[in-house]
Amino acid sequence: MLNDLQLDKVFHALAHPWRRWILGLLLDREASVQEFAAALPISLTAVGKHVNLLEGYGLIRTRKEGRNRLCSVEPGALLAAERWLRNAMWSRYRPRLGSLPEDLTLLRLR
Amino acid sequence: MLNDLQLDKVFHALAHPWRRWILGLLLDREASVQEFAAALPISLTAVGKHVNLLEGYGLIRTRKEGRNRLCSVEPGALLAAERWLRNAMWSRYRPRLGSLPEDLTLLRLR
DNA sequence: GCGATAGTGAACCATTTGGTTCACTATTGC
DNA sequence: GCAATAGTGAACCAAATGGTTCACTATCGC
Repeated sequence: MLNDLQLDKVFHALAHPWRRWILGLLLDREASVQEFAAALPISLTAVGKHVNLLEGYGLIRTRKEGRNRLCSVEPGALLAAERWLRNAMWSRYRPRLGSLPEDLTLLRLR
Repeated sequence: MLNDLQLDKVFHALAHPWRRWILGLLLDREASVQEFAAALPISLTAVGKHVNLLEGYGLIRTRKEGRNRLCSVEPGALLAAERWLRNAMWSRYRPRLGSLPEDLTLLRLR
């Protein structure tokens, strides 16, 4: 279970479109920093910083393979964030759902 | 469905412990800015700013009742964030789950 | 009517963020 | 061996973040 400080980091990491894009790619397969930079409109240096942040905050792992830095996803952090959200809504909001309007059509929690 | 720019905002809003705390309380019941300030170690002004951010980013609604500003949760944004996370993991990571280690014990996706 | 309470607005401040460029190292492939 | 590729580190910069204090307005309760 992640503590508050770690949740700060996970949500902060997710609060940027290019970091979400990188994570999306890594959920499919491993990839290098260069691959990200080729697709994103920022410099390789900037991409490197995003990767550093993702790794420092525990959302990905990286390893050096030759001159490439290969990244892979570390699912625990994402799962913890998802669980925090789901748990917050379940344990508190859910009991009131009967009295609430059409927001509920969004609820797919089985 | 929220677009990238709105997801940025939702995740950014969640990336602060006091904003998560405020949301947690609001998932139970309505509350005023003053109530938050009484429990948090920051000034009423600072709390007001967090509330402004949460409202501006669409996570809560507020209405003025007398001298109080009553806040209530706007569940759509939270649901969208939760769905983005769940969907990212489902549609991409899930297919590989068979080949993955004990991370999976965390997976409660049914 | 008046003091206490709830909230806002403005000004200010330090730190973080997200980006750049330039210089550099290390590896690859011909 | 050498040019091209992948990445890092340092310096720099503008804007955003998260907080403060002080002054102010509006409402409440006696």
